[in-house]
Amino acid sequence: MGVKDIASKLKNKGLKVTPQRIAVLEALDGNNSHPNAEFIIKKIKNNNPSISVGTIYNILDTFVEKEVIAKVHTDDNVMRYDPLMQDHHHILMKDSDKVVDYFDDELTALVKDYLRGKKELSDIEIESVKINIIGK
Amino acid sequence: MGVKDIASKLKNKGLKVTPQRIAVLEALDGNNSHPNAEFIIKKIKNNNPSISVGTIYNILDTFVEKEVIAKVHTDDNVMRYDPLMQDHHHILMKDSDKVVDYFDDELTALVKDYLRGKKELSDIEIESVKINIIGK
DNA sequence: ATTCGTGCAAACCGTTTGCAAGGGA
DNA sequence: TCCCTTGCAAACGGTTTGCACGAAT
Repeated sequence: MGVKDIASKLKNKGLKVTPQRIAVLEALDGNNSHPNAEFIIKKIKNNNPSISVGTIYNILDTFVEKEVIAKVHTDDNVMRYDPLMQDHHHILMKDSDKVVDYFDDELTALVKDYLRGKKELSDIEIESVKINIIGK
Repeated sequence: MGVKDIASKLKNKGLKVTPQRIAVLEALDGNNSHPNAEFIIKKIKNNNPSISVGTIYNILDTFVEKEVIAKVHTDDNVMRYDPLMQDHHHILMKDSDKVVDYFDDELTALVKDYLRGKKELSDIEIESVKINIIGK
């Protein structure tokens, strides 16, 4: 994803294009492994040592709010971020802290269809379904 | 769950039975809403003001390690604990921080069976499947 | 005697916040 | 001018850690 694409992505969300925001998105880009803030900060500081930690947190928060990225929940109590906004699931291996994306629209549809047929859930409008596959 | 049941549960896991551990399990018991440490601490301090915060964290950690309870991941960066060890799923409402348990063995089996048929996943031994249903 | 569990308090560290300054519309 | 964004540093707060004491085996 080039800088141009990033810029238009930001504009589409009503966000101003700044070097810091571009740097954050670039750091997230091409990471299919859900980096935490620390990783992002380090990666950015390589090319852009003057960017400040608070700013990065702020940017990440606004991105989450504007749904440019998503938070991911793992065992450790640190924020992790997922640049992929398409519906997808996660595979977690029990003895490592890696989180691998798993795309399977058929599975998503299968589960959603099943849930739609459940009367206990009839008062809930299901927005999405996230499946964690725990392997060993 | 009585004190006696709690005691034998601890013994089965090779854990010594202490008043503090009983207090923690009692505080967790009957909570199907995934309390965080703060809630647990407050609840315990009512009857047992002398118990210490560090101890409660220690106990929760050992319980997780011995699989007496499980951690739950939510948006806020605080530990939450789930006293229910049976396979189950979670319903999360987008505009509240509540997590509701959802039991559905049929759904679990449906997904597991589906995944077993996937060749991409053939090198993974699936231990369990956790589904988060996000509603609005 | 050794191991395990607890209480206490300090330390830790990831994250948040306040504020002043810069920059674009 | 006004509003948004950044940098910096201090503060925050949930969690962890170190240590000494006590209990149990």
